Amino acid sequence: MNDENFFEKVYAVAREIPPGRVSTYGAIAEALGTKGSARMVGYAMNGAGTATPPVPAHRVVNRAGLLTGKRAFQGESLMAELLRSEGIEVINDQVVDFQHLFWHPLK
DNA sequence: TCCATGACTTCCG
DNA sequence: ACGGAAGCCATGG
Repeated sequence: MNDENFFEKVYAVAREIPPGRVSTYGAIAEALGTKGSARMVGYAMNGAGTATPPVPAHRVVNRAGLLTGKRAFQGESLMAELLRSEGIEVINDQVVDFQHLFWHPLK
């Protein structure tokens, strides 16, 4: 059930992301040792809402800082609202100063 | 076992 | 600079 190495790894790293910070799929995938499986990171995030404890998937964005997974949330701008609630400015589904707020799991 | 899908990333035109 | 296509790995049918 919750012993899926890949999914669990993704969830573990995602929960390591500090508030007010954001990470990327590629960075997480690289932290897992599967740099080429950036798509799998997002795929695993698909169950983040049903995973326990819940994973702050809203802190995970693509390499461009774009909220590509916002559609996986219930609200249309829920993901942006969550990020904004943490002090992250989001405009047009894009994280402002993303590069500055970027957090690396291995770093 | 093979084919199809996907919250990505990179390259080519 | 912009848009489209291919490559990548893991999961499900």
